[in-house]
Amino acid sequence: MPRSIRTKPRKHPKQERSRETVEAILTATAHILIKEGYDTASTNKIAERAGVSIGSLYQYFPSKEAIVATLIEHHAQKMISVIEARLELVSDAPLEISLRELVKACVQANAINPNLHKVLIEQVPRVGQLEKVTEVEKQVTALIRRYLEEKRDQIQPQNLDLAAFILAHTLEALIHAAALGEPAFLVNEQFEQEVTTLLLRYLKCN
Amino acid sequence: MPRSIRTKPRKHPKQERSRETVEAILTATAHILIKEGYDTASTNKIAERAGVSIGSLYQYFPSKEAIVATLIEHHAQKMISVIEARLELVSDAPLEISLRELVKACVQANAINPNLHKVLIEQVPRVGQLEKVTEVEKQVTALIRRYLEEKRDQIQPQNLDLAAFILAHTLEALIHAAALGEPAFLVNEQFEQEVTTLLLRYLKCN
Amino acid sequence: MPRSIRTKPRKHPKQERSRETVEAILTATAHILIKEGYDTASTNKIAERAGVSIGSLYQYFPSKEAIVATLIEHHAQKMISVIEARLELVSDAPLEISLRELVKACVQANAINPNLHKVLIEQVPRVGQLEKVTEVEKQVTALIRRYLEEKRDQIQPQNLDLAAFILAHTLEALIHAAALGEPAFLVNEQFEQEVTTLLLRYLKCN
Amino acid sequence: MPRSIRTKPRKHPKQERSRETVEAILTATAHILIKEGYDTASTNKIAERAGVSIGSLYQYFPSKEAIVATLIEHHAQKMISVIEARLELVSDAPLEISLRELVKACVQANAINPNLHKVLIEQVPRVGQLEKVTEVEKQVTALIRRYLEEKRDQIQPQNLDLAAFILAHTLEALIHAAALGEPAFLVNEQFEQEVTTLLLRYLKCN
DNA sequence: CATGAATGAGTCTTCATTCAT
DNA sequence: CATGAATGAAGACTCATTCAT
Repeated sequence: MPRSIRTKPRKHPKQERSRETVEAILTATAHILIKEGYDTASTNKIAERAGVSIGSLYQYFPSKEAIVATLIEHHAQKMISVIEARLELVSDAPLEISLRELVKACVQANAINPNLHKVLIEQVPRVGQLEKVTEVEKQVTALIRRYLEEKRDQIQPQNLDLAAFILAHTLEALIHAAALGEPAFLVNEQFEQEVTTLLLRYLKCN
Repeated sequence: MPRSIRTKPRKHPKQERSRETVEAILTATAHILIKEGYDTASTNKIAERAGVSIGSLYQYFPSKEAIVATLIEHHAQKMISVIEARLELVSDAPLEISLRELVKACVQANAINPNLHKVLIEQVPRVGQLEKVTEVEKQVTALIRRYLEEKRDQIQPQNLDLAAFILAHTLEALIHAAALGEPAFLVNEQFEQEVTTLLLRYLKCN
Repeated sequence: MPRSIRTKPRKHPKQERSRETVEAILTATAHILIKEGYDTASTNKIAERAGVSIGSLYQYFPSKEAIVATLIEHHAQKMISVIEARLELVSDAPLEISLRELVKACVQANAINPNLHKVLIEQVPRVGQLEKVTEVEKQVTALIRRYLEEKRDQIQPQNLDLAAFILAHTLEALIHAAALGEPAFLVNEQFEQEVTTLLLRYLKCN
Repeated sequence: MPRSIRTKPRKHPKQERSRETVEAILTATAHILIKEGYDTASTNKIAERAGVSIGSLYQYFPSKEAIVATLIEHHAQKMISVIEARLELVSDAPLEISLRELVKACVQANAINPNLHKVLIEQVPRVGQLEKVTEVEKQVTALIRRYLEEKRDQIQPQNLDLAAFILAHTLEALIHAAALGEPAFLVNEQFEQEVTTLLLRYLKCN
């Protein structure tokens, strides 16, 4: 029974003070999410930690989900920026190089705030507007698709949609699984190497 | 603040009647999970749909989490059986063949009850005993690792742990992402083909 | 809203087996009452510990309160017996001697099962038929009144009802308060001495 | 298995409105306790009678026990004040006079809200923080001990701890038992007289 | 008589949200 | 705009008791 809940921030703070309030709420939310998990993160707790009255909180966000949604967006944007920037930097480099850089960028993106990322992925219920989490992947997929287009003549797969899909999700899955289950992998040269190899062979094997 | 909650079934039904009760509870839970999601699946709702009193529910399960945990175990067992059986069948076949079969088996395992699988993966918070969701992947990884051992001399990667990790999670991620975002892929020969190619090249390229 | 609840044992067990069952239930109840307190002592727990099915328990006792009431009666009877027997023994002795013995007997009565006694006094809600607890005091008062009658010409107070009331409750209160708050008093000669003095002076002071 | 339950009031009301709420809750609790007893006094019933939402109740008290504990404290404070004030008044009077006044003060203290007192003493299980009930007696004992110190040279018992213990508990027990079983005693000059005599003789005989 | 499965009213408690001040 | 008191639906869970087998 997917309740339809307003999840867009209620208003764009125009004054300095407001922006601080919103910031405080988001920071507090992230903190509590990480420390206590999604379920026990109540709006009252968030308001308290943010040093804001519960009334004010609802002045800026129409619901708990709206706060979390905003948080997700912010976090996602940071991750995407990292990947996008790196991809731009190496767009002219040969496939081997740029692909390796892409892998590295993804690992780094995951490292921005792994704890928050984990909670966002594992605990936030992906119903209603909160399926925003999945949106990151869509954006990453788009980024990669654009990258593949540029390299079109150096790679074998012709169905770029499919190839981008495979690259994006493979990257995401392996890095995320490593972050959760085998954190050692992430500081391990071999892991990045192996993932690069996996993707490189897929793209260009004779 | 991970609450520790009893999740082991409370009582072993001794009479036929009670076995039916337990079954009804699990079926009802699956149904509600699929229809309404994890969060709104309350024990009262489950009991009602199961045609069982809330008291009976708590006679057999000490908590909501315990029910879901049992459900996860059952579902996981089914999925693993499918993969395991298939892997046994094709263990003697050459890499190309058996790998393709593995991919197919995984797709089929995902098709056992895709809706339930989706909820279990996406909505059930992976805290406490509910992180059992992750355990499937561990078991699948182990299965694949054993398979790779047998093929050791036909494949290139030497670190079998890492290779199994990569295979398992790549498979899981791509199939799952496809099931969610691009269901067309799953009835699409090309998708299975492409995934097989991805993994095959990784394993044996020169 | 004092519910009226049946508290008399449902039937007098005539066969040996039945008597054992009843005994087991009472023993289990006492044990659980002591270990876990009144509130968490459920009939199911009692039945389980007694090695008896919950159905059988209700064959012999119509309610939880009935079990506790029986337990209280048994316990009270034991306490009264101790006091009664001692009083009989020393009925011919002079006031000084017999009074001291009375005090000692009361202390000993309290020592029969202090833990059970404590729970019975402190936790069992004295509503409904359960005000049985108070009945002990009434019986003790009667006992003491009879004793005072025999000593009528050696004592000063003329209102024997009042005097018996005072003796009985003073004894009960001091011993009980000591048992709870100052257990050291109970193994302390001085305490018994002082209580005896208190009552003796009251009874015979010039 | 003494559960540890928060019993300190949750939040200090800052506005006038909330002070009224807290007051209403306490009044309602006292009323229900008296009318229906401890066991059936549920938080929902209390909130309803207080004309307050259950949510508000939990805003100020973390549990049923906390409400009752607060009630006990308030009631105890009132009783103690009465006794303390009287004792101060008569501290210079001779033993005979002041002791009689002490007895009277105790009777009066018991008359503040005898029904509430009865419930508090008889039905509230003395576990957890609820053993505050006993604390009154400790405070009264301390009061009496201080009184005895002042009279030290007029009395015979040397162990003032023991003597205070005996006085306090004898008083409490007799008054309480009278209130319960023989209410006539309390309006009866003879009763107060007899109790005074009992204690006076104990303190100063020869 | 014994068994134990089933019952469900009732308990405590939380938390997103509103609204008077 | 800020505050925080108030709300109450809803959830998890217990336990005395009944009754079919």
